[in-house]
Amino acid sequence: MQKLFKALASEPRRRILSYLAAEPLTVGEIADNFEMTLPSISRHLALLKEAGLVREQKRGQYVLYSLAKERLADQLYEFLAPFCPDAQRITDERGRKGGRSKARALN
Amino acid sequence: MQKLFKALASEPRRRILSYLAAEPLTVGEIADNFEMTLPSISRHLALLKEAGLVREQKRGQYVLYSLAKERLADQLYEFLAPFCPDAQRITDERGRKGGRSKARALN
DNA sequence: TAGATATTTAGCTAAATAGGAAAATACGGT
DNA sequence: ACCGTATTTTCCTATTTAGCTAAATATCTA
Repeated sequence: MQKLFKALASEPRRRILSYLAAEPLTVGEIADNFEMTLPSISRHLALLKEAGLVREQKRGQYVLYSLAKERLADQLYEFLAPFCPDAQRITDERGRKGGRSKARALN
Repeated sequence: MQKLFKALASEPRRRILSYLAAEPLTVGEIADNFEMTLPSISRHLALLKEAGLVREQKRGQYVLYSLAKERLADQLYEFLAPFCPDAQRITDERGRKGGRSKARALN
């Protein structure tokens, strides 16, 4: 949970996630939305990837980043579960088939 | 969302929340669970309160802190909603009556 | 009111984080 | 192989954060 919340505790990083929610983007395309140097964006992306919130896909000289929606939802759910035992599972695929069922320990 | 995730991006603070999930506790009682000075715990609690995750109740010379479960669940849900439009509402009171229905803006 | 206990606030230091600039790496095209 | 573009890594600096000690505040009890 540490990496997750650390990653989310940053306005620029949350903004990056919201951009990626719409469509996968290259580092440069993401950076165009910010008044911040590209290296900084690159480092934010590395953190988001560490937290499992985005995926990276090499496309020639470009790197395409995409949002890992299920990982975001799953991790938040797993954090919340011990506090709210009756909480509904957070997911955007209702009635999902290949559902991960193993509950990880709170941390 | 900034205060929320900042508050959650700390292992001691998440631990405090888990203690409070069981029962309301005074600052001193919470501190007993940590190898950390009481003033430090006090400041962690102030941050959690700022984020709306705990409530404070003066009880004589003691201060009783309690977990604001709905605020935790609601805020996480509101953050997640734009990413997962079909997400189930997170709550621990199924079929709640006095449900807050106003959706706040993503931030 | 004085003294004891509970909690918060102040002041300080060490460590972590964010961001820029410059250098390094990776890949594609010529 | 060389050049141009995309991205990452390194290095450095400024700011923030965590935690400690000591002092201040608040409340209870005698």
